[in-house]
Amino acid sequence: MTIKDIAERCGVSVSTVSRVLNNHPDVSKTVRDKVMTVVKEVHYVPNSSARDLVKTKSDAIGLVVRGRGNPFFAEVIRAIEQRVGQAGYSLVLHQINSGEDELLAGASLSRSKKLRGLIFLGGCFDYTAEKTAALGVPFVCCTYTNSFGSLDKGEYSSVYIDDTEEARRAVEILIRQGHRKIAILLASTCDHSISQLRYHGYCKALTEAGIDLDKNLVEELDSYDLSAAYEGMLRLLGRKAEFTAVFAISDTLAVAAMKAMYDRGKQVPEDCSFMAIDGIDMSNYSIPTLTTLVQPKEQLGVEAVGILLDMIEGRSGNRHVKVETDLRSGGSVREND
Amino acid sequence: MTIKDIAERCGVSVSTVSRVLNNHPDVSKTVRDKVMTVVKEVHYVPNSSARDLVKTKSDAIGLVVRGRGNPFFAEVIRAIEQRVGQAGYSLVLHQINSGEDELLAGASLSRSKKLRGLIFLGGCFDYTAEKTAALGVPFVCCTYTNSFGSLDKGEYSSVYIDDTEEARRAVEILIRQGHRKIAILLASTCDHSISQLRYHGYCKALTEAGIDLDKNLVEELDSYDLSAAYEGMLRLLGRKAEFTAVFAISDTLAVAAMKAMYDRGKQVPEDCSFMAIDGIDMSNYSIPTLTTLVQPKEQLGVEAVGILLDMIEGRSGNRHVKVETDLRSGGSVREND
DNA sequence: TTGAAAGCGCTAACAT
DNA sequence: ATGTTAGCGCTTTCAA
Repeated sequence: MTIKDIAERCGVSVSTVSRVLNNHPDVSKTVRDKVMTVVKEVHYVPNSSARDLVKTKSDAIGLVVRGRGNPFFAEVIRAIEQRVGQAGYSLVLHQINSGEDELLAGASLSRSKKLRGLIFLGGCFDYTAEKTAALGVPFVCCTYTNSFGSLDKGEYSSVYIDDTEEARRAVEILIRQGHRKIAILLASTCDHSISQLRYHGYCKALTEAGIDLDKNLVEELDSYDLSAAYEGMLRLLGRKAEFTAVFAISDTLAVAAMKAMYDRGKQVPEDCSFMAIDGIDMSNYSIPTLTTLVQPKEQLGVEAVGILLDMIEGRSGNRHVKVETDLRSGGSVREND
Repeated sequence: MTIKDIAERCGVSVSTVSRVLNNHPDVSKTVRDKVMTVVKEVHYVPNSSARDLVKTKSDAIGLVVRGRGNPFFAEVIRAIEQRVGQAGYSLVLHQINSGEDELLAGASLSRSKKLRGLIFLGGCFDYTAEKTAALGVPFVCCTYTNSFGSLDKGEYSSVYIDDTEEARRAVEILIRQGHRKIAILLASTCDHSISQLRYHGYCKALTEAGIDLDKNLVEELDSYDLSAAYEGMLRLLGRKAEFTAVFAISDTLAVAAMKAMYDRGKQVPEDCSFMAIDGIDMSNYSIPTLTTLVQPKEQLGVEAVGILLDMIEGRSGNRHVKVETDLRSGGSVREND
C-alpha cells in the first residue's frame, strides 16, 4: 500500500495525498476528508524510509546508550526524551552492549539517519580527535567527561559529575565517622573509566587522612553485575582483612554487597558501613536504605539536551557543565558521634 | 557524502561501490581495496533510508515494549534480541509508555519499516480483530495472552504464564504454611490486565481454602512504582487489619513493601510473610531474599521468536504456548512445619 | 486548489 | 569485472 494506491482510490494525484498527509493548508476540505477516510480505511502508514530519503535535513537527535538495563540511566533517558520532544526534535535511541564502540555506533547512526546531533550516555573516557571526527555532528558526553583522552575542551561537550572528587567526598564522609579501614568495591583500577576515577578519589581521601592504602581492601570485580558484587563481597569477607566500611563505586554494587553481609550473618551498619555513588531509586528500598551521593539524573539529561540544542541552533559552541551530587543519608553508615 | 561521491573519487561507477559495500564477490581486489580505503577515509556510511527503500522485503522484526524500564522485561528482551539475530533477522525495538497504545505503535512501525512480524511485550489483554487488523503482519503477544479480548485463538499467537493459576498457586503456598489472613498488593482489580488476573487467582485460592475475602486486605495501588507500593504497604499496616502474609503481584512491589515493614520496625517473615510473582534479578538481593514464582524469562523470549519465525517462514499458523513458573524459595515466607 | 515531474541515495537487473 | 539505468515511495517545486 503506497501513496499512489491511496491517490488512485481517491481519484486524486499523489501530491494531493502527500499534502493531506503533511497537513498542508492548500487542500479543499472535500478532498482532504475523502483522503483521510481512505487512509484510515486501509490503515495506510507512509513509508518512513521514502519520507526520510527525500527530506534533506532531519530533526533527529541521536542518543547512544552504553550499558543496557543500567537502572541509573533510565531516569536520565527519560529526561532527555522529554526535553528533546519539547524542543520539537525527535529522538533516535540506540542502545549498545558494553563491548561495542559507541563512537562507531554514533557515527553510523549519524550518517544513516542524518542526525543533527548526538548524546552519548555512559561512554568511554578516552576519545581522540581522530575517532570523533567520524561523527560529523555536534555531540555531548552525558554523565562523563573525557578524562583520559586527548580531546581539547573545545572539541567536545560534556555534562558530568567530578567522579574523583565525589568519590573522595564519599570516602571522606566515612572517615569523618571514624572509619580508618575502608574497603572499596569497584570494577577496575585502570580501565580508564568511572571505576578508575572513583578509585582515584578513594585513594585521595585516604591519603588526605593519612591512611595507607591497603591493597587487600581493594576488591576488583569483572563486571557490574549484582552477582559479581555479591561474590566480591564474600571474597572480601573471606580474606579476613579487617575493615569497618565499604565504599562501593555504584549503588547496585552496594545493594548486592549488603546482601552478602546479611547472608553471612553480619549487620549493616553495625558490623560494616556502606557508602556509594549514584542514587538509583532501588537503593531507597534496600535494607537499610543506602547512604549514597545522588547524581542529579534529571539535570544531567536536561543540561545535555540544552547544550546540544545550543550548538545545533548556533547559539554557542562546545560547553562543559559540572553538576553536583546530593548526599542521601540512609541507614547504611554508622554515625559515630 | 553519497555513494556517487565515493564512486567519483574512486573513478568507478556507483554500482561497483554498491557491490563492494554489500560484499558481492564479483569485484576485483584492486577496486575493492581502493573503494574501501576511500570509504574509511571519508567516514562514509550508506544512507539507510535509501537502502531500505529500494529493497522491497526487509528482514526486520518489530518488538514493541510497553512499560519502560520494567526490570522484568530486560531479560526477555535480551533473549529476543539474541534469537532474532541468530536467525538472520534484524530487530527494531520500540519502547512506549504506559499510556500509549501498542497496537497503534505496532501498526505504524509495521508499515513504515516493512516489518515481517511483530512481538508485543507487556501489552493489553483485550484486543479485537478490528484493532489487530491494522498490523498487517503476524504477531505474538509475549508474557500475556488475550484474556479479555474477543480475538479467536486462531487470530493471534502468545507465550504466557497462566497468571490466574500462578497467582492461585502462590497464595496456596502461603495457605499451606498456615496463613489465613493474607493481604494482596496490586494495581487494580478490574483493569483487564495482569493485575486483575492475579487478583482472580488470589480470590480463587482463598475460596478453595474456605477463607472469606476481606476487602480490607486488598490494597490497590495507582501505579507499579516502588513508592506507590511502599505507601500502599504503610496504608495496609495503618488500617490495623490483621494479616500474617502479603501476596504482591510483582517482585518490585514486594521489595518496596518489605522495606515499609522494616521501616515500621516489623520483621519479615516473622511478623509477616511475603510472596510474589516474576523473579527479577534484584529480588535475589532483597533482605530477606524474596520468595517468588520465577517466570522463565529467557524461554518466554525464545518461544516468542520461535513462533513468529514459524509463521513468517510459513511453517505453521498461530500458536499459543503456556510456560510455567519456578518456585524460588527465599526467606520471605515463614515456614510453619 | 490541483497535477506533473524531478529527484532524494541506493540496489539490482541488464548490458557490455 | 564493471558500467548503465530503472525504479523503491515520497516531498516539493513548477505549471496549470
